[in-house]
Amino acid sequence: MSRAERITWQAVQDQVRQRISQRQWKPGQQIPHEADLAREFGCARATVNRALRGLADAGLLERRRKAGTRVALNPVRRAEFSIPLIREEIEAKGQRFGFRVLRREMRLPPPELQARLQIDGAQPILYLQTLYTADSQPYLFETRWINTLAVPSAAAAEFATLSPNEWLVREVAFDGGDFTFSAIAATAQEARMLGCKIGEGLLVLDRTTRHGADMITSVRLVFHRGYRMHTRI
Amino acid sequence: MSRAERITWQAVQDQVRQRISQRQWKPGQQIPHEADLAREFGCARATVNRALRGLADAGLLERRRKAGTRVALNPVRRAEFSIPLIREEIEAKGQRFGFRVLRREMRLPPPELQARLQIDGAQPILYLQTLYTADSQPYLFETRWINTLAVPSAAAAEFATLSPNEWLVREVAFDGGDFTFSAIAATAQEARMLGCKIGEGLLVLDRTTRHGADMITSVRLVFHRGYRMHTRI
DNA sequence: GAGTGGTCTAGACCACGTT
DNA sequence: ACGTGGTCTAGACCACTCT
Repeated sequence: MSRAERITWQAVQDQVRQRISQRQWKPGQQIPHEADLAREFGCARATVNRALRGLADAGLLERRRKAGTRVALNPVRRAEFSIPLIREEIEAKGQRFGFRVLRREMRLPPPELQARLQIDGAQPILYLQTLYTADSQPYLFETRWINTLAVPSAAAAEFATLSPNEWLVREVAFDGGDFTFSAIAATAQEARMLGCKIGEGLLVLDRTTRHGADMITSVRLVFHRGYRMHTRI
Repeated sequence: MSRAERITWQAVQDQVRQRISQRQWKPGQQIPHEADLAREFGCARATVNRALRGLADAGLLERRRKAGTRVALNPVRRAEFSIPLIREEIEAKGQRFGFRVLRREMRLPPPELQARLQIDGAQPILYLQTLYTADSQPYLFETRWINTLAVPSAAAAEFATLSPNEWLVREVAFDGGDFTFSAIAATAQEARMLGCKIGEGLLVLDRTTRHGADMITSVRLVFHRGYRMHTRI
């Protein structure tokens, strides 16, 4: 007698993926329920559940209690970008990482930012301009506000060996935030900083992070000309 | 006697999140192992496992067998963007969706694309230029190649009621691809199409999808001026 | 070698949403 | 009401990796 193979949730997931890909189960169509699949594959229902949950998370299936599980009509719902530390991104390419804090002062944030920071009166907070370099070439121009009312220690930070980015990651806890990608044409300042012509198209990432109700920092990253942010599904 | 509360994996996850957020467990520090946490929370180890696995997937924890579980040093590793159908994105804003196929021909793809499509000889494939509109305003300019060697039916498709995008999603299976975000300065053509000035910064999304070994389509989306792609963590 | 996470099982009950 | 996914349990064994 041969010993029965142990079915893994990955094996189930691969099978289901394949049936969807080969259109054996078509978009919008309902697939058998967990108990049936468990019987078919000869495993526990929990194993099937694990497999299908993963596919639903990826947007390939849509599941609803009682209604059952259907193949999603639009299979591509999400793309996940890894957001590495700038230092790691540069060093991963085998280049030498560097940065220079070009400007550092206490400054009154613009009204729109005051609202987002939930600052009552007109209080100045820390403002920084930093240029990041890869092999001494301009890589990224960063404009950052740090809410020194929520993070008083930032006011005394040197940012000599640690960049503002890494300092914050290391010193300050946060639990939420949002990202926005957009594009701009380089202004005279940005062109000078990043060593490109005025009017070049540049990728911009605006990021705000918070900790509980406190806004911690708001930062705009302007990438060098030709920068591409890539991901795979 | 009071009945014991049933501990959910979400409750465990919230607790762990809180301890990390409050720096009770600091970045880089090892946290108790699953068996201990299960005892502490009064639940099964599988429940703790489910909770911690989720946090590890999100990049908040790093887990290795034998080495145990540590709080990640860089808690933000990924940002997930939802990629809706253009039609849905526009209609979700309460605007009227429209599109116009401006150009449609069999054309020899450029060498770089021939390589990616894995086409042997110099064979022409379907080339499309499409403008998408929201309330009749230019929204997105699409340049698309469809590998008619892998998808012969595309050669006969009308793209009258269904946009190329939706036609492909509905008719053709795919199981992989890659995305690249970048920025350009509007050329004369793009400025004309999108109703902006030459040299405006525009966000660009290049996407290639495949099915098994076959490349299906390669598309470049140039978004209207001021378009922002947003996500939250 | 041994400790820790990874997974499977069989059974049970619950929650939600369709009917 | 009732069917389906969602989750918990207790126990077991496996797989990886550190020492």
